[in-house]
Amino acid sequence: MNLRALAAELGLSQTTVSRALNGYPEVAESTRRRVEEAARRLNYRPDMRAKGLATGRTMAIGHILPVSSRHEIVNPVFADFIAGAGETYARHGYDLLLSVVRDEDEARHYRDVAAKRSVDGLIVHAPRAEDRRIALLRDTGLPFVVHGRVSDETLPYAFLDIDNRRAFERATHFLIDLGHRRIALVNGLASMDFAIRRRNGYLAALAARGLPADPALIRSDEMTESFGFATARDLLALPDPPTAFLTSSLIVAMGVRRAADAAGIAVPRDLSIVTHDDELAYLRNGSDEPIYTATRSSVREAGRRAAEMLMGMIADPGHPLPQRILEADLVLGRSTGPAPGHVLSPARSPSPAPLPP
Amino acid sequence: MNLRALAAELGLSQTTVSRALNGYPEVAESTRRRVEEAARRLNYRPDMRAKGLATGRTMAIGHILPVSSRHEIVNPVFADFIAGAGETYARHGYDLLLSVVRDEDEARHYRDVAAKRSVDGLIVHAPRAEDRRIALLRDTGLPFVVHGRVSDETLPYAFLDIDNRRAFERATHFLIDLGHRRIALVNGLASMDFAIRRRNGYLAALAARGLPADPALIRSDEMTESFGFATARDLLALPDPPTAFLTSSLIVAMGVRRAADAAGIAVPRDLSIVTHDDELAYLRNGSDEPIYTATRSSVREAGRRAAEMLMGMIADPGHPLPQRILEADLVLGRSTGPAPGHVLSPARSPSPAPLPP
DNA sequence: TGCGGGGTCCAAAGCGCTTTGATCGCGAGC
DNA sequence: GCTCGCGATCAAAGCGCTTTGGACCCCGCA
Repeated sequence: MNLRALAAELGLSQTTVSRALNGYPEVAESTRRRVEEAARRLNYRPDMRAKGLATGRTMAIGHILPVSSRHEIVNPVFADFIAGAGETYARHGYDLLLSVVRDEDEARHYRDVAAKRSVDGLIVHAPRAEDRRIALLRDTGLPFVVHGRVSDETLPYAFLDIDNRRAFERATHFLIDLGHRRIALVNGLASMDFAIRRRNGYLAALAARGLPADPALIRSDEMTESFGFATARDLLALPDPPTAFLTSSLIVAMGVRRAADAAGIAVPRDLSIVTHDDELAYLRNGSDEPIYTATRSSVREAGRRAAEMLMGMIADPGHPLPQRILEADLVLGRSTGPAPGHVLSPARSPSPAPLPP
Repeated sequence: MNLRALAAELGLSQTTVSRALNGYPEVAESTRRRVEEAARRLNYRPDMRAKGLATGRTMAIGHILPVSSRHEIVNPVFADFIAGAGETYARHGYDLLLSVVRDEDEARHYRDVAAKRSVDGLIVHAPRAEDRRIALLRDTGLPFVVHGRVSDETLPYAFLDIDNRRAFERATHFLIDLGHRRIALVNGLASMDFAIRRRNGYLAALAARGLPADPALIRSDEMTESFGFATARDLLALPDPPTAFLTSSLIVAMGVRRAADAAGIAVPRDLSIVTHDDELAYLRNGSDEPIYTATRSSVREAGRRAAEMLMGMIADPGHPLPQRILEADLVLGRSTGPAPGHVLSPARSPSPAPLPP
């Protein structure tokens, strides 16, 4: 059932039927009702390719899912982000075009997707501190929103990010307040922009409190459970082991906890853990009281908002590029306590202390 | 840069340029080279919409990601499956069109996607034992592959599944061999086809060994860490608690373990855990020796294969519908041991015993 | 010398839609 | 009574590609 057949069925021209269905004013209300009824009855849906060809729009948004050729890992936050964005797309009548791309042919793929005209806009995932995708996309003229930021980028671009630096700065201060002096940072891949910001927050807090940053306590890799486990196992075996871990994801934190359990180290009595929590649907940080003390920000909500930003950019290309930074909460769970042997001074509250802005 | 411009640039007709680029024989080799060189130089990519309109193919595969309106949960295996399928699509020049759909308007959406002609085929995720999507899709004539099976479906359809029943039957036998008599099953949502098959395998093994199935030990829900934790916490508090847990995912198993830790119950000394392991990239079951004894099957590999099946169906619509069942491994980890107080009889080996076929 | 037949290339139709620029009545205004 | 304006509808062009049905040239064969 296509437009021509529908028009023939109704004894109208394609023009009128098209206009009736797309809400144009120059068609009689009675005719519109007749057309709509027939379209419903005959289960007519416009062919999106033809519509796209005629309008120049595809009603589809591209997501490029980079898959590290070394690690073969897709970031688990991805599913939740997509779920959030997908809700928004559905509401606006957009489809989501997903490409899984090995990082070595990423550049080619971005150029392709623009030239093939198969999407009206793009979401850029997992930006690195220095990321040539930005320049590449800017050249294509395709609207895009970055989930995260690109520190080395000087020209403006649209993004949605959380304040990673501030979140990890607060978390570190919190641990220091509890008397911890040796705090390990189990971070994401070192090239990732978010990982750098988190590290900077951590370093800033240590510096502000006059504590040395021990490079041995800072680790970066793909955020897997195994990585958390191996790192904690190794660090806890040091002569001067950390008394607290700051991890970049709940999954890593679970690995750290497993290592602590294996070593007979009790959490939070002997070891404190603070983690970032993306609020993944299937991996909540406890159902009532949080299991882990965590910096918290819903990646699904981020997906919803990023999609909305992009829809806005497409609808109104003239506007300035939207840039948005969300604040992460710091929630108190049962994974943190005073450093072993530390007596809390009444002056320094162990509750999440507000930072100077 | 479109075909017309490219043809003009070369002083050739669109016909010839199109044929040159698509590998048709009736174009001189020297011309083909000229055309290809110019296409590369001018960064020409055919507009996929136009190509689709002309050929009737879209070069895109649809995945519909159902999101339960009650739980708001997307299945974590999804990302890995997509990553696997995406590799195959990329190799065949296909795109992946993803729709996130709340289960209440699933039916409408399946009808839509067929009528809109925006994909050449579909992958059906998370099938239920009784799933009207199958009949719906069959009516549309669109090729589709089900990841899993639909027990109540009588007519043939293409699917890729693992032998869930046999996997859980083996796992249960294995636990019984270790002397366990009270074995809890922490399963996925009761409506899911895979959950039913796993339960049937579990029940079959109990029955084969003359053990009663205690309904109190069988739980079904979304496979979250919290669910595993809450279930284990409750069951372990029973007057006659289980000595072993059989769980449907690594994440659930981690919840069970957390409950055991919290209750001071040692794994595997006081409690054994066997889980199904989808081999998710970021959540490996240990890097060398498995943490958990597990039935194991890579969902990423399943994605690759399902995609290949679908590509085959599209390329050759005449063929009979492919149906494929993969066997899951049973791997030995450090989460299982003899039931407390049980002396292993030398006759019954605790290693994964081959079942009669 | 004439003719059939590859080997190359081309003009134009068609895919299903939107949109431009008419056309056609019909009542209002002079 | 004629024109003007307007509401409702339509024919046809065009989006960028593929594909059908020639056209043209040149070579070899009778």
